[in-house]
Amino acid sequence: MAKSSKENSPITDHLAYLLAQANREINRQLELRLSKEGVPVEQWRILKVLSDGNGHSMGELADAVLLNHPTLTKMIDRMVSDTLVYRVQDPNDRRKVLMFISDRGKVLSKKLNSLAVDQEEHILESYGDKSTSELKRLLESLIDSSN
Amino acid sequence: MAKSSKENSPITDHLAYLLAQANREINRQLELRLSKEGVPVEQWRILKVLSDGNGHSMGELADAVLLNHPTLTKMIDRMVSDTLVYRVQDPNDRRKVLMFISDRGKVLSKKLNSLAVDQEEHILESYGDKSTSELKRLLESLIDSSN
DNA sequence: TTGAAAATATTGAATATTCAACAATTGAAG
DNA sequence: CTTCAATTGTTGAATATTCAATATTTTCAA
Repeated sequence: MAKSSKENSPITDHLAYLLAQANREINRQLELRLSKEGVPVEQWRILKVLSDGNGHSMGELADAVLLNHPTLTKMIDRMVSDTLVYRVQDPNDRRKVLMFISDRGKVLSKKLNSLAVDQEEHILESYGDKSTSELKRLLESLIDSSN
Repeated sequence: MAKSSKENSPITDHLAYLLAQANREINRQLELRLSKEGVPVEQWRILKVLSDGNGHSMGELADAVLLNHPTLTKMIDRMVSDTLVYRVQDPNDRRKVLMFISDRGKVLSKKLNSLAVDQEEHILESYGDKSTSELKRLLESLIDSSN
C-alpha cells in the first residue's frame, strides 16, 4: 500500500513554506536598502500608497499595506510625530480618519522609491526579466484565486 | 523627457509587495487550519523539520524554520514545556544543542501535516496544478538566485 | 600549549504586535 | 423618530520579537 504522496514530503515542497522563505529573503534585502533612510518596509508602503495625494481611511490603508489595524494605528502615530503624514477626520463619515502624506513625507517617499526600484533592478539582473514577470503574474493570480 | 518607468508605479508592481501579500494570505489560511490544534505555523515547521528523527542544532533549525535565533530559543522553551521536543547537548561540539522530536511531538506532527496537506490540496483545486508547480519552481529559483 | 578570535546558544531589556474591550458614529428596521 | 446592530478607529494589557550583551566551547595561529 502506497502512502499519500505528500505525507512525508520535506517542508520545502510546501507552497506556504516557499512563499515564506522567498518573502523573508526579498524583504530582508529591501529592509537593508531602506535602512539607509532609517525607515522600515511598512513605512515605505504607507508613504507609497499615500503618495497619490488622496486621503485614505485607516481601514483601507491597513489592507493596502498588509498591517492589522492596531499595528497600523501605532505606526501612524510615530509617522505623525515625524510629520511624515497627518490625520484628517472624514467629513462625510465621522467615524473615519483620512490619512494624507505631508510635504516632508513626499520628499522621503521619493528617496525610498528609488531605493526600492534599485532593488527591483537588482532582482531583474540576477533573476532575469522573463522569470520576474512570470513570477509576478503567477503571484497576482494566486492572490486573486484566494478571494 | 520620459521618467524612469518605475518611479510612480503602484506598489502592487513590486515583487517585494506581491510576495508579502501572497505570503500573508497563504499563511493566514494555514494558520486558520493549524489553529484546530492550537499550534502556530512556526511550530508546525519545527516539528516537520525534526520529524526526520535526527538531531538538529539550534542554528540549523533557525535557518530551516525561518526564525531568528532568540525567537527560536524562546519558542523551543515553550515546546519543551509542552514535551513536544527535547534538548540534548551535542557530544561532538559542546557549544551546540541538538533538538529532537518526542513521541508526543510525532503524534501532533502527523495531525498538523494532514492539515497542511489539506491546504495544499485546496490550493491545487482553486489555483490549478500547472500554476502551482510553475510557481513553486519560480520561487525556488528566486531563492537560489538570491544566494 | 597558550591565548585570542570565532562559533553557538541563551538572556534581559527595549520594542513591537496582537487580542479584547471600548468609544464614537452611522445605518436600518420597526 | 428611536433604538439596536454594524462599522470604524483607538487603547491598554498581554504576548512576542528583536537587539545587544553574555557565557561557553572550539579553532587556530604563534
